Amino acid sequence: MSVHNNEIVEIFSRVADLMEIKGENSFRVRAYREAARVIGDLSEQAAQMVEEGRDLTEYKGIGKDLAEKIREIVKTGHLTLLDSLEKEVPPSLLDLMKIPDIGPKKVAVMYRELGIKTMEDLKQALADGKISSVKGFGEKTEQKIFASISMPKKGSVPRMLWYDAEPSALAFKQYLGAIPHVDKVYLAGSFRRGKETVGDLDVLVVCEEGYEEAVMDAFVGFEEVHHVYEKGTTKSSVLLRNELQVDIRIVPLASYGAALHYFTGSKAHNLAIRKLAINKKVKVNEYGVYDGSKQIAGKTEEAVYAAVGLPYIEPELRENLGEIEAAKAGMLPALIERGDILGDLHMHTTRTDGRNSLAEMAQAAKALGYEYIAITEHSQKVSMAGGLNEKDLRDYMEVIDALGEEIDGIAVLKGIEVDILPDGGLDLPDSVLKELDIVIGSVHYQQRFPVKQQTNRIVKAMDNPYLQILGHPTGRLLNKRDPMDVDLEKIIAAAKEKNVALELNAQPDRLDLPHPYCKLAADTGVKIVVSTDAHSTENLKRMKNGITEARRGWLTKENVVNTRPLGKMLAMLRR
DNA sequence: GCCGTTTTCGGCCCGACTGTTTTCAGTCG
Repeated sequence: MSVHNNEIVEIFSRVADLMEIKGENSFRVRAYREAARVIGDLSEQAAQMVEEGRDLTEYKGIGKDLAEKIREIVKTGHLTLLDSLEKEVPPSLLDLMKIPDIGPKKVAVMYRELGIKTMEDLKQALADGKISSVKGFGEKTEQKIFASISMPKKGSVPRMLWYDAEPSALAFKQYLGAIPHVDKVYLAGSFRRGKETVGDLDVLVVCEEGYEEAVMDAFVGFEEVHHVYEKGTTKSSVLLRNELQVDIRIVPLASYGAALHYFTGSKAHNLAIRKLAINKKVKVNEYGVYDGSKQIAGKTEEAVYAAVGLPYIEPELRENLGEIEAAKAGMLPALIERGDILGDLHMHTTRTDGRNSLAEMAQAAKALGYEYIAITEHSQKVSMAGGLNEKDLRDYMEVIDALGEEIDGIAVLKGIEVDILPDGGLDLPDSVLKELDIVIGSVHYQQRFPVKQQTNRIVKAMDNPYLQILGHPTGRLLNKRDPMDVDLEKIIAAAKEKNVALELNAQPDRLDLPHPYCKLAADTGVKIVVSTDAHSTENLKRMKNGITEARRGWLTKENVVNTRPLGKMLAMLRR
């Protein structure tokens, strides 16, 4: 049984937390956290690297010692260091760190002074009025702990889909923009980076000097605000009724570029930029870039980057996953844009589980300015959705052709989303598949096979000469279902060899292919199709979300098949 | 514990807010 990257991440994070409570050197703690982040962002399995005898220290943040610890985890399934830490520090203390404003130091003191190990112990101590007697704890802290024991900690509420956060974000932006003396409002953070899910909303405000306090008052007075975590003159933090956490910062106009950069993150990107700045003997903070006490940049993001010797880096790339090195080398990709897309190759109609008719879908796509669409219903195996058998499909192909005759200005292609069967066969015979313009193959059932079996199943499906696109390759549903256990490196290699394209499914809870693999696929020379899998005319607009993920995956117009005009697109998909 | 066109030792991003202090530590992002 092979160890997954996320298990290594979990172990390193636990080690870091326990060390912190123990009072270990904070830089050592940071090294474990950094290593956890690096492993979490890998687009390959560390276990496989270990098996192949490859050197893990090639990744920045993994040194000799941590590489050896990863090897131990892969070989034995656990880490001796963690085992001994858990003997010294009760793991139940980690639960206490989830309380707002309670960190490792306070947990350690409560444990040492009062023997508090669990949430129950803490409640008892509160009931006995013991907390405020401890050095460093006062009345307010006691009350705060009492009040917040039931309140979700900042950042502990489940991350919301970007798509679900967008309406609140825009509403909030509008509300803030209407406050008197507010000049500019920006949505920064992971929302601006287009991350699939957002943990909180970071809002940046520029207002007329002297009105900061009034603006903050208005901010926390927003009717959707459920709880105020903290409130100052330049920085405040609240929880909305819909469980979205919002942080706001007010900055002077002269600093807004630096603040926007700082507040957009990611944290890892910012750290790397600040290190670059140190090498150049300048300092970067949210107010600007400083040479001594002199501000040399800050008004725009471009100027901030220029001050550390870099060209502008798009927000979607700011994850410290190679973008800084690429920027230094002048190798940043020209990211794909929504306007580059000429057609949508994956959608359903009322013939199976869609909500709009064929004609409605075609008209809606035409209104979006597309040159072509493909109608790709489910195949028979997906009976829940009313999937089509061979005869149904042939009948529907005639209907599609008839509509094509009728409607001007958009090509309506005949397609199918054919089910990939457990043995790697396809759910419809070649005799009908070969008559279609677009054949997407997708896995819908038996998603819990072991990794080898699942990978072989998909690779075998790609042997079918009529399969052109592998649909939603991992099967993940964000916040609902984990991705299948598949070896995506192998699948990408097979896609290259067999000339099959991979879908980047734009459904907001799929965004599948995930961005690290978009990058790997593009680097390997595998073609990508960005498509919506729309089940209604409204869904067609979700192309935007797919394009954001594509940008996070470094994709350019050239990497994506459906940026080509009809004839070229079809030629590219031909095998 | 990691890392290095100034370094293999001595650094390690930077600042706001809060509470308990009486000049600062802890927490957070």
